[in-house]
Amino acid sequence: MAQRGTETTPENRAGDASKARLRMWLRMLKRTRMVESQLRERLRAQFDTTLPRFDVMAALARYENGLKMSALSGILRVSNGNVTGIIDRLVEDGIVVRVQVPGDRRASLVRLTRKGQEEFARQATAHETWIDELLADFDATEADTLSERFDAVERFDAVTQREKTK
Amino acid sequence: MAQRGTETTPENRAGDASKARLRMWLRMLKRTRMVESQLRERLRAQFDTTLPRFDVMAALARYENGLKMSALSGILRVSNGNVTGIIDRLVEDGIVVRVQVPGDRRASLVRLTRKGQEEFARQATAHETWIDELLADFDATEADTLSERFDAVERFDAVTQREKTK
DNA sequence: AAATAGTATTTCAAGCTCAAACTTTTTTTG
DNA sequence: CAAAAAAAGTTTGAGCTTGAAATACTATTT
Repeated sequence: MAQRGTETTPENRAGDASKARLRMWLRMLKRTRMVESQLRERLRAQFDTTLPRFDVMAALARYENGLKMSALSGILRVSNGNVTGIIDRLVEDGIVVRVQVPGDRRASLVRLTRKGQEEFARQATAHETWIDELLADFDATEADTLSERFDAVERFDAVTQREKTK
Repeated sequence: MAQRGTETTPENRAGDASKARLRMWLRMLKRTRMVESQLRERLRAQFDTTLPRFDVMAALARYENGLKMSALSGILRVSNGNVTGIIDRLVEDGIVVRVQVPGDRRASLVRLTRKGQEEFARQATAHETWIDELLADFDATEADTLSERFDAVERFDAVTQREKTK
């Protein structure tokens, strides 16, 4: 069922599936923005920081040895130049440092400072609590089910990658 | 079940549900960004426009009589000042017009021009096709199910509103 | 009617975001 | 090895985004 190539009969094409998907997308977008805006607001009010900064710190927290700029932008799926600016500001605040890579004078590793680690630990705890609260209407089973369904879309990630490397 | 106030026993608090929700959120965010970035890319390549512009036009297309700036930012859930800039640029391009409201010299109604309507019609058709393609792995039933589950989170929309009007 | 409160919108400063152009350094290749 | 290609980052210009302050009205209160 749901075979991609054979789904182009007129009834299906402009039919229920298309509308249902559009409806699903619009709701998914709405909810995501809602949660994001809550997170943004709370990060600002309680930690005087932003969601992009948090995202960067979260990525760095998972890699003790640091990440190259390009790896960072790859993980976060944002543009190269974007990360440059965020890291610049995090460096100013003493949250991260740029470390020279021995064999390569172009690259640098970005790493959380001690201060950055401590700061992130506090933020991450709050973050998890907020999500727990914001998604309170989903019990563990529902949440797991939805997680899996989201993963079912993995495909067009691959599509994007394929086109990019062409 | 899932009563907010009584869910704070230690096992639940740091337990499976919390992790499951966090996992769900991270995946939801990832997929949403993926689709958004695809839409962004295609809107730019094929229509030389942006997602925010499309969102504004989509909102206006649903209200033939036009919308006040404040109504528009309310519907889109973005800040007031944000909409001002986007509308400014859409006006420059002849996509929308600002019409004076008779009884109130502060307010203005924003409305799609003929050109704006035509432009949007083309974009909306493509948009629906793209979503249909990007979410092809979900059949109509799955999509409907997910739509409904998303709606189950409606609650903290109300929370936000309540806090804002306080 | 004057003062006050409330509404509608814009302006502002700071930061986020992208794609494209550019610099520097490394790798590949003729 | 020298030239060309590729890779890592930064810079740039335009646009998006927010919250807060300012502006210009309208409505209410005294």
